[in-house]
Amino acid sequence: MGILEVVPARAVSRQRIYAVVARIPRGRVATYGQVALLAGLPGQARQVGYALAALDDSSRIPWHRVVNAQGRISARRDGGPAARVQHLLLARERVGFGSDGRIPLERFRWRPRASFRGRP
DNA sequence: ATGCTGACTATGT
DNA sequence: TACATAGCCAGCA
Repeated sequence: MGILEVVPARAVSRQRIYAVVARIPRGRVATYGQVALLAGLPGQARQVGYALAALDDSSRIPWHRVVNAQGRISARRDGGPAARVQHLLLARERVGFGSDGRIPLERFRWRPRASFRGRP
């Protein structure tokens, strides 16, 4: 047990979440639940949203590539510009939206190689 | 301690 | 298709 043990468990979870999001390639998206699963946190999709909301503007994590299970950009409670920025960034990397405003996940969902499965 | 809230999701009506 | 509800759980008053 070294000095690293003092890091709160929640911080560790967040790092795992960020590590997964960082792997999502351009032009692809992942759902909150998918990220949670890959991060070894099954069923904790909300924690993924919480972790992403905590990112600061200088972060290089591609947070915009995470959308909800319906292929939609989740509305922010505060109604800020984040959602619009997300839409812009995705469109910029050629992620398409259907006429119903949903991203066809069967086409743009990130499918990591089976060899990558977060940490067990 | 206790209760609310939120960038979620699966399920049911 | 559109709500409602039950799980989920960290952060904060």
